[in-house]
Amino acid sequence: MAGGQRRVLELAVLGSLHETPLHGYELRKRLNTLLGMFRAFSYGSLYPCLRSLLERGLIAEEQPAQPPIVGGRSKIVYKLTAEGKERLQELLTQAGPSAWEDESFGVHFAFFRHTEAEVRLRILEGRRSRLEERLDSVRTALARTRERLDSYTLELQRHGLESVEREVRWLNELIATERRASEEGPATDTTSSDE
Amino acid sequence: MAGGQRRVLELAVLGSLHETPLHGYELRKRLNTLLGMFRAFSYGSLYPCLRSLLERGLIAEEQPAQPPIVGGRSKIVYKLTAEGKERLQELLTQAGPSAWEDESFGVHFAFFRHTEAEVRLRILEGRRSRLEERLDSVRTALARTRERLDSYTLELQRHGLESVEREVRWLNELIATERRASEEGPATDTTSSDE
DNA sequence: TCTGGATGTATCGGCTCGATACATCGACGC
DNA sequence: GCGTCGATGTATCGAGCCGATACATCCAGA
Repeated sequence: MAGGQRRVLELAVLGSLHETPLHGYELRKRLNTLLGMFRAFSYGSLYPCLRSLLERGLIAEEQPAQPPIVGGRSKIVYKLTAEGKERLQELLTQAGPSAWEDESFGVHFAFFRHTEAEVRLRILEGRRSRLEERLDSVRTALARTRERLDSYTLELQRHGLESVEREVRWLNELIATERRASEEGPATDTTSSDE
Repeated sequence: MAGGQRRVLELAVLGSLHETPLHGYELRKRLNTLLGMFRAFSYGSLYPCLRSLLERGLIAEEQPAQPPIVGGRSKIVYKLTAEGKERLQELLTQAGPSAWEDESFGVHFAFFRHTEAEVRLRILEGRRSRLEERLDSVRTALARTRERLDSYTLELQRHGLESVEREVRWLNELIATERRASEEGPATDTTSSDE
């Protein structure tokens, strides 16, 4: 996956910590609940990511109000720093292939609440054309080899096409809703209205 | 992904070469067409896999009937050996978690034509319970945190649930069809009836 | 003639992931 | 009291995947 995947995890971590400080175990649980149907993060990538973020000063260890009486070495709670918030905003602003590929789209979507309306729209449209591209290439390939496919392969293709078509329709509805919302009430600020 | 992924690629390669001998580039194209909607294999895993299969004697380089007049070093066409066919049958017989996880189910399904009816059924049912498991855990988590989710997160969860539910219904139909077929005409031999 | 794209083989580094190790804590049975 | 089981918690390692890249050939079309 090279460097591309790393950004996704970074966004997921920073976005989660933006809501509330968390420790590793809980962070993973929340992320895997949030994205349960789409992907799963593992400790093998989470902890290195946390270390990297710590070294770059984007997150910090939160000291508990009362240090335990005994030397109870335990939970390491991370919180977002000011630099981390800046970085999060930066990541949320970027609408590029890295936002609408399979692995990353779900994460970006999950944090749409903190994303500007214009960026949301560009990501949704990018995702849609990515899927339509794929539909085209599969349909073309299917037309060229239609006759020599057995029924199982055919059924697999049919199901795959239908799933993607369904996601395109879903995106169409979302895009329409976004457009309507931005025309009716463009004043809604999505990043500063949470408690 | 560790060792699990490797078996999938191995199955995909052996299964493809079972139909007709192929060279690397064409092999990749076919696989990515066959599984276009689900996954994409890269050269970085394909060529090492081919080398490994070659070393283990499961595939062999096919010598062209006429060696080119000039020393035209080019296409390396691979074909299945007898050991390769045995190994393919072995892989096709195994119905375990490695057959119904996300990454591998599509590949196994694509070669159902060469799979015994009983194994097909077990894989389909395994896949279904895997998905139902996931539905349960997501629904539970959703019920526990329902109130504090923003509309985008909620919509993402809803769409994810619906997609998985849809796949479960698809599996239900396939299972019903399989059952009906095996009751009506259990004599169908799936491995030796192709031209 | 030249240029761009498809075809074709192959590798590398950065990174991911499942497995695993190790430790603490509370609940439960006995 | 005491064992033990599962959940919580931090952390690492090796196997191996993948995007990018390099390099070469061939051919169609400007």
